[in-house]
Amino acid sequence: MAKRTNVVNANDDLDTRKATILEAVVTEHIDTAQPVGSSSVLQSAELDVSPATVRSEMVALEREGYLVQPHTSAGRVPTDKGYRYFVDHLEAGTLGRAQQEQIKEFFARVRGEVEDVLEQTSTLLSQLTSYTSVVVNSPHGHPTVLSVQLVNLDARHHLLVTIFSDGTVVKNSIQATFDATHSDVAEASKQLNALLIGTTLESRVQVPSRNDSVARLVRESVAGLHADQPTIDDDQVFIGGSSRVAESFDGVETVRKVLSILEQELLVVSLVEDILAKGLSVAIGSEHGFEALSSCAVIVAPVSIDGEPVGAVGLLGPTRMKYPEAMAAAEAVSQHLTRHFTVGGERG
Amino acid sequence: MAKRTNVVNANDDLDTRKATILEAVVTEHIDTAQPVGSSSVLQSAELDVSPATVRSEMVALEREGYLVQPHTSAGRVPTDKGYRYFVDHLEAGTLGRAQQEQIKEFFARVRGEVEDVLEQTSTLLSQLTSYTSVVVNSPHGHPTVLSVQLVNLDARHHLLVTIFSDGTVVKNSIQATFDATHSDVAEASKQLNALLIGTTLESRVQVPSRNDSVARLVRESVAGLHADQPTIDDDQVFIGGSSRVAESFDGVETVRKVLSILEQELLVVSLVEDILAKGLSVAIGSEHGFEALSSCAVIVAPVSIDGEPVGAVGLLGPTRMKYPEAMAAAEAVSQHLTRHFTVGGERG
DNA sequence: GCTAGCACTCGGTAGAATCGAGTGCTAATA
DNA sequence: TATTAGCACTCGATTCTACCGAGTGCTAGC
Repeated sequence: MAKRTNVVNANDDLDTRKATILEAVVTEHIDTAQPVGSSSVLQSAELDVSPATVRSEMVALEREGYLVQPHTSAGRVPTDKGYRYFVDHLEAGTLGRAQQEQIKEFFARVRGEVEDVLEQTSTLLSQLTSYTSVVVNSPHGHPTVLSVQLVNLDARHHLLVTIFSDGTVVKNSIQATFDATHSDVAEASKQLNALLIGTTLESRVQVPSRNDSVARLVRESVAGLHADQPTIDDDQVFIGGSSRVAESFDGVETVRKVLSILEQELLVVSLVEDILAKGLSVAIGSEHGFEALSSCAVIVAPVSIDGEPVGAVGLLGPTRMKYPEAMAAAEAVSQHLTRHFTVGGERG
Repeated sequence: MAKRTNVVNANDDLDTRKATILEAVVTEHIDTAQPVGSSSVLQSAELDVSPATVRSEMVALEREGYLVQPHTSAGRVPTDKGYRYFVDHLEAGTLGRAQQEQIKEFFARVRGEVEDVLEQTSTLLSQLTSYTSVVVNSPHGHPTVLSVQLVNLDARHHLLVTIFSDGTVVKNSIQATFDATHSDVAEASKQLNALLIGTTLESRVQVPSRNDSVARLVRESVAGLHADQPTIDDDQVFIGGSSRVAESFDGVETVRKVLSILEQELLVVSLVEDILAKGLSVAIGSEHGFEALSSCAVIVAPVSIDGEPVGAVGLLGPTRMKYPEAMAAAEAVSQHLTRHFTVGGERG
């Protein structure tokens, strides 16, 4: 993990004492949710100076934008910039033994399809951190068709099931405007296999132009499948512990806003991918562009298979979230996930 | 829709005036969330009596358990029993033109797989009512296998895709402990088809006991599929508008509790099915057994295909929810859904 | 450059005063 | 007997005041 990459302007370096004070303020405020005064800084930080000195340093830190005073004669609270400095200069977070154990056990035990694993992972991550978790499964590459199967449910309702090289399975209802016999469907299925295997959804496919039932079935099937393109291109989102939102923020209105964003999966995906793309793993307050999430921080860690990014795990909490633990948890889970999918798990 | 079935004890009949007053209190309180006093009752109800008379009636209603006073010298608030009476004696709810239009348009436009339709329906219902909606898709009957397909993703990873007569598609990762050739897999696939088509998940299947790759593949596939039984038996739940929870309740703790229940889909399913089974479509406060949801009311309407119940649509709101509108919306949507699936939609 | 000392600020809390919506009771009335 | 007008009373909500104390900024001295 080591030090986080520093993406803010370069001249944000603070001398040791200022840094110590800032760190103390952030730590304390994360803990208590209260403004932090000069004396409590001295209690938690190892500094051999008087409160007055701390105060004057805090004035400087405020001038430089790392802290704010909610009102005169109150302690200081970190700004987004303050948190940012804190996060950028964070030592490797430590994960509790119990949590490490929990992760290990989880991945040793978890089985089943990718979707199920991700969904459960999302719950795990949320339990580990007490924050809301987001797991994104991005489509990657252009999977080719491994197999197609057209079956009929009844005379006019057919189901096209397509299996892709990445393990995705897509089903399409095909509703014909004419009755088709069993053997028509079987024949169409055979032709579809010949036609589609090895192609991608982007490929142009030469469909038969005849007008018999089989050809019509084939045409409708191909059309149905290709119409699905947006669906299969969509990222899947798994959200765990949405009730944690209510714990993390106090204003009911804030809770509503955050939940509302989470509901719109599209937004969540773009949020997560934005953060990943920007190369930083933590976005604090206004750093991600989402107005409604300005009191949130988001931690994202990539998941890859064979070096290729295929998704991400994220955590959403208040700006005063427990960064070290949360970052460590996200990182650990993302690594376990990566390994899980790369080697295919022990058996899983 | 007409009058709701009355499931409470039979002697809960109130004389006309008491009923009028109770109705006025409920209506007013749903509107304002405030305790309702005798004079505001007179404003909204058509009664030619004095406030004093209303008060004495309210004392009686309180004695009989329909109303409570939050504290002396405050207005009255309905109890669960009060809401129950109100709901049981409700005239057919009216759905706004705009909403009817919205539903109609939705079902005219909606396409795709059952799951997608239900998910979108859930969102629709939530938008229509401003409450959180729950749509449950129950497995019904014992679908038989229509087709099986075993494909290999790489030498040791295979994917078993099974299509059932009800249109369900189940995929299982099969991870072999040995390398299998393409033709092994193809042969296994063929045998699996012969073996499984027409069976249900409950059927006992005679698997080959030989020890060649093909037989082992077949055995592992069947085992994998049958291990899935709980999964395919599970109801699917689609929740829409969970952010509405934050609007419906004021205490953050209540919001958290409700969200937490919603997260546990199992609970939601049992809740919905409980209510359906009890034969009533509305459960108010303590009527459903869920402690944590004691300040909620739940409205459930069944969805059936060919007369057989296959799921339900539900709404979750505060006990002081707008019953007439919400019930009308749930009923309308459930009917549209039923029709949508019965005739298969115009094309859809 | 640091610190002790001190005046000052201002949010939070507690208590008192007040307001007013709404009650319950009683005595008068139809 | 049912209804009502009248009235004293209750009690949450609101406002105001006083006050405490955490925490500040400033200044003078080390």
